[in-house]
Amino acid sequence: LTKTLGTRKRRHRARRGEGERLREEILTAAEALLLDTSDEAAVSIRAVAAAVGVTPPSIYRHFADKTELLWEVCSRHFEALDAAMAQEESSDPVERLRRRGLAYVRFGLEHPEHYRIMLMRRADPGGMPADPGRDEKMLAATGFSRILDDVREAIDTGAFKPADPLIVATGLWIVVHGLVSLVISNPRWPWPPVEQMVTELLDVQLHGLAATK
Amino acid sequence: LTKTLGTRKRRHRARRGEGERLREEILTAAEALLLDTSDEAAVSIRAVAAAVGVTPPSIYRHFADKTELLWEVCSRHFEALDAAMAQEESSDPVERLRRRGLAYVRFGLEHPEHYRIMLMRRADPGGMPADPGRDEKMLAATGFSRILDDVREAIDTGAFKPADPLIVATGLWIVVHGLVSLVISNPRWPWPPVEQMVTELLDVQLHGLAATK
DNA sequence: TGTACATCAGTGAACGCGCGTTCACTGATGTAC
DNA sequence: TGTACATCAGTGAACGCGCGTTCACTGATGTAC
Repeated sequence: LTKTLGTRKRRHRARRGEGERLREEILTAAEALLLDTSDEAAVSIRAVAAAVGVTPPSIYRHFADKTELLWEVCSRHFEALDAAMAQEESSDPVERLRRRGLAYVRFGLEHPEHYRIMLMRRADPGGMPADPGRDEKMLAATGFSRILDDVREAIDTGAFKPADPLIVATGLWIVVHGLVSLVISNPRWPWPPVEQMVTELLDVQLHGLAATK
Repeated sequence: LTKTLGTRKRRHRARRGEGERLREEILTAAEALLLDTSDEAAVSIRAVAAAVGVTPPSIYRHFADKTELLWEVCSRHFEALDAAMAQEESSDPVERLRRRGLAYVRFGLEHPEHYRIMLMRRADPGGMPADPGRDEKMLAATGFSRILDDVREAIDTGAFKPADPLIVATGLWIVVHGLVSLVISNPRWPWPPVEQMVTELLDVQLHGLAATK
């Protein structure tokens, strides 16, 4: 729907300027709803419409369906995740991995429902079905490609033992994801201090990967 | 409800013998539904009743509500997980940890929807709200206490560096959980071979924990 | 500058859905006399 | 052994819910003449 709106001859017609603004308001409201309630189920088309002060059908002027809306909301946050990871810099690739791992965990725990939607539910079903570019998007969004680059560099410079970079990078992803998802799913459990957990875990993992001198 | 059925004077009355059997059939049907569809949403009271060949209200003779039914279905599977982990033995605690980690991952990947219900959804909301024993049950069910015991032994015997056993055990749990949950949520992604992933991850982790000679 | 007209963002009402759960009931089962 | 009765597992019908989505519409906006 959205795509058919701004086409050909119509483009230089009408448009009171409200169009883009409402789209923005919808996204903002959906995001606020997700953050406030921490419950994906609370973010229904109807609830979002009510929050914006508009009727449900008007949502469909701007988003094809609910999936597209939710995806858009999360995409924005994950761009922020990628940015947060990009921001962590160091000349040492191993140190970079450590910092980026920490940034990943912090981000996930600060935005649990976004994280849940993107990485903790089934990919197949109603979710995001026939989108072939989804996986690539997700990998970019999770900063996985950055981890992969760092791992390659660590191996090339001899900081890490020779290994398959893809396996090593996936392993590091698993570690940070494991921490985030376990804590998100069981927030009431008395976890050891999270910062300490992730630091020690990454230490052990990175140390285990290091070339022995 | 279930509890009020078999009380006091009533006990030596009636009961055509069907009672217990239906409860069993309900659990079996719910389980089959969960495995066949791999979709928790497909396991509705109505669907289960239909599968058994009974009307929805009769489910309530045997289970207080939907939550209790689902919980029961999963509990059984997690007893099996604990049993599978218990079965892995070795005189060396580190080797035991390695085997149990592998058993954990295999189990999780073989029963993804059970795993999802128990460990990948919010604990707070409709889920299992006011059950104070839930966390303990869960820890026993996930075999965490076994991991903890193994870690303690590894530290006591000097195989591991001195450390807080709770943190170390949680770290190992995070590793296996991370692998399971990431693969479950993104089954279509071309993961490196899972057996290899878990083996190498545990190797690195256990090696990193080992006392340096 | 004034009027007729096309555009199109947002509306109001309704669709059909499946859900968890409740209620008063029925009718086979087994017991007491 | 035969009959009246209590039990209680399972039924049939209905409740109210919120959901995603559709449809034909309205009425302010801006343009063309």
